[in-house]
Amino acid sequence: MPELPEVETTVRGLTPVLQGERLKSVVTRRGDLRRPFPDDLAQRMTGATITALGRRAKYGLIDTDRGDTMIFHLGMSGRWRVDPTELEKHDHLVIETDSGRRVALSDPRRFGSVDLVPTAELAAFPAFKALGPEPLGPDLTGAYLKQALKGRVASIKQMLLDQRIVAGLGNIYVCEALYAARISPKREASRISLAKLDRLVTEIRAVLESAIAAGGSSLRNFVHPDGNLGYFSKEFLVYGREGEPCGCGGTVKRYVEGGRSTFWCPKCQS
DNA sequence: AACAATACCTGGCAGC
DNA sequence: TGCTGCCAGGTATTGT
Repeated sequence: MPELPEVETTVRGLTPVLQGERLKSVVTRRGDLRRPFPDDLAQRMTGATITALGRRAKYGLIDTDRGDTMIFHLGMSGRWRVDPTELEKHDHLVIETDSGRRVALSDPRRFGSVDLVPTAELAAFPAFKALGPEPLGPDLTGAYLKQALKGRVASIKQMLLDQRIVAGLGNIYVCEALYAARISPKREASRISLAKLDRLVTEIRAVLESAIAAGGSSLRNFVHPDGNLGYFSKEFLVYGREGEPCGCGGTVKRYVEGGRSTFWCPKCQS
């Protein structure tokens, strides 16, 4: 899934389909993903007009003229299908507009979520309360990271996956950003110099922006909402490349921590 | 409090 | 072809 760039491209893909449109129908085809759909989701969304779409961390936001925001998360395998010819088994939520467009939220593994909250209360949404800064916004700086990682003995890899430190990074882009910054994923977070953290911030932004520009990456499950496959995955330099040569002459290695694979080059990342 | 490991659910793929 | 085991981008919770 969907890490930040994939959610961003999803939102950008949905915007021309939904923004300014009145919803003719909103149908849930099973009762829950990670948690139940809101009981009144269909009732509050049907007949509403979409005023804006946005993103916070890995969450997509859909605002209505009734003062609600629908918050969706794509989990591991979620994607929106735009104007599907036929609905499939895992199209759990289907939205139709007055102008005849149809979008379906598909999520085979069902780790995603859909919530509906008053827009004015977005900041109080539980998953948003402790989120760290947006990596593409002005608040993520080397100095911020230096402070946030102070006293933390866990690895920089673990810290960057923590949404309270930085919001929106996932396993792939953490691996890629650490590689680009030549920082070992195993490095104790508090022991990285300010200069290295500055460099890390630069590389995080570059990796994310490059992925967004490429239309989002595609591993097994992500499909751009217009139906085209993303293609940034071809450009991963370490992720999924165990055993392949690194440009420095070293070899890409993989290790598992907390059930997650980390890819890195021990020779040039220290 | 911080950290590590596990649970959640399903499908795809490699290997036999 | 069919079976088995392993792997997967996520968050939340539990245990140490």
